This record gives sequence, structure tokens and C-alpha cells, in this order.
Amino acid sequence: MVDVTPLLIALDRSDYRVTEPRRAVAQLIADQAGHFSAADLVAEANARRLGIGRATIFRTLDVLAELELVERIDLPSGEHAYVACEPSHHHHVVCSRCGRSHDIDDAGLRAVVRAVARRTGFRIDDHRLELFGLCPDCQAT
Amino acid sequence: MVDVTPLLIALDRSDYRVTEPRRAVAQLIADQAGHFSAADLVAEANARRLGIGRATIFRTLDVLAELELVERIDLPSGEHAYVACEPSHHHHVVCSRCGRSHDIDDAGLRAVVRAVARRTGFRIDDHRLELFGLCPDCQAT
DNA sequence: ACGTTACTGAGACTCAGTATCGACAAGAAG
DNA sequence: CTTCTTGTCGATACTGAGTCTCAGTAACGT
Repeated sequence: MVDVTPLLIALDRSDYRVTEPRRAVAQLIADQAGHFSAADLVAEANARRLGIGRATIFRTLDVLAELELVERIDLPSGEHAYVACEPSHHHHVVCSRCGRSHDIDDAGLRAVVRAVARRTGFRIDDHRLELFGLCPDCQAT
Repeated sequence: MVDVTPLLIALDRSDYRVTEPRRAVAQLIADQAGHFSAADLVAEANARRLGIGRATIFRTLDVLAELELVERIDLPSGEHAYVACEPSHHHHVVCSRCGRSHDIDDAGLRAVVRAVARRTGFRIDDHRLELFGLCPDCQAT
């Protein structure tokens, strides 16, 4: 449940065209409560009879991932999923019950990366951190 | 290029049976230089005419992952891969050039996890950290 | 050596993601 | 407003990873 407008604004500012199907997919994404898979969007698009092709959904997800409006995550189960997020480098805590995610910033990770680089001699270019657990709401229930 | 024996010993100690196909798959894994995919093993098994079924390779990988003798990782490209490793909780630095990986321990990550838990209110149960970069050898080249 | 039962290979199957292609529409230019 | 270019569209065929089923087989406790 996010506002669509930021997605559309960012899309407009980019070199990609703002098309009807892309608006629709952006809306679908904004309506997702937690993380979602491409298949979820396809199913939802069909349910709403939007007439959007499967390929278009995958393509739009690629575009949005490219613009960092959406991020690919890998669930512990190994499945691929996406979460809507702010366009800046960061990581996510994902609730394994309701699927909602929070963005988190560095939180000391840079130091960890540096420590590992020093110990192993690797030059570290990229990293991925994903945290899974229960969000405050789901703990309460 | 790892020794197979630890794999076989651990397999023997477990409740799983030590079968010929599993020995063969363990050997294939021990022969891998860096990370590898299920498809790599299938191809290699065919090349060596081991007569091992595709399903068996997937099943054996599941077993070894269960025993934590092998770990599933997700490459930046989104592909699934595996690395052989010591059976204890830890993370990996993966060389994006040669694919070799090093195990790393905590390295301050626990503190990061705690910090995130405190800030977000999440109860964090599981996490995944993967680092990608160039190993010392590949930097030199 | 025997019997239970986990394991196996073959092959059909599912499902995510990709490639292709002719039709279409977004948006720049006039 | 019209035209033109070119990015994008939906349909559909395809690929390739991973799963499922099942009848036959082999591991290993007794």
C-alpha cells in the first residue's frame, strides 16, 4: 500500500516512456502489501482484467528494477520476489509472516565489508544483505 | 578442488544412506573450482558418463544443503549456485571472476543485525549476506 | 543372507523467464 | 493538429530449472 505517484514521476523523469500498461503495473505494485513475485502481478492483472500481457509485466519489472524503484530479493525458500523501495542503495528486513519489508540503511555494514576485505584480501565490489524475521505487528499477534 | 572425504564422512554420520550415486556427486562437487550450478554438475556427470540421473543430482544437492556441506547462494545475476563449505553458519565472499569462494565468519554482522532489530522493532530470525568481488589472485592478473 | 525401506533413473510435467514479431501508440518535431 | 520515428505492446512459442511419479534396486540393521 504505497502511493503510485513517486513511481510514475520517476518513470517520467527517466528515458523510458510512460505508457498505459506501465501505469497499470505501477498501480499493481503500489497495491501490494508486502513482497510480491512476478507471478503475483500476473495473477492480479488477470483478475482485474487489465489485458496486460505476461511479458509486459516482466519487462516493466526489469525497467523498475533498473530505476531502483523496485528491488529483487531472494527469499529463504529460494524464490525470487520484489519489494517496492526508495531509489537508493540499501537493504531490507522482510517479515516472513506478512511479507512487508522495511528499508534499512548501512547500519554498520560498511565496517563489516571492510573487515572482510582486509581479512581475505578480496576487493569487494558488491554485496547483498537480506534479513528475515517478524515485524512488530506480527510479533504482537 | 577440495577433498571428498569430509563430505562422505558427514554423509555417513547422518541418517542418509551412503550410496554410489551420492559418492559420485560428492566427488563432482569436490572437483569444482569455484561455485557451481546444478546444471554444471549434470553436464559434468554426462561428460564423465557416470549414468547419474538429473533428478538424483538435484536430490543429492538438497541432501548436502540440508547437512550444510554445501550452501545455496544467489549470484548478482539472479542465478542460483552452490558452494562447498564447512558445516557451520557463516557467509561467503565470492570472486566474480573465477567463482572461488571463501567462508567468512561473523565479522561484526551480529552487531549489525542487533542494530537493525533495535531500530525497526523486527525480531530477526534469519539473514543472508553475500559479498562479491575479486579474489587476490584475480586482482593480480 | 534377508527384509525393510530409502534411494535410484527415466521421463513426463510445471512454471518462471525469454525471444520473436507484427501491430500500435508515445511523444518529438514541424 | 498531423506526421514520423521508434520504443513498447500482446500473443505466442520456446527454453531451461526444478519437481513428481513410479517401478526397479541396493543400502544396511538384524
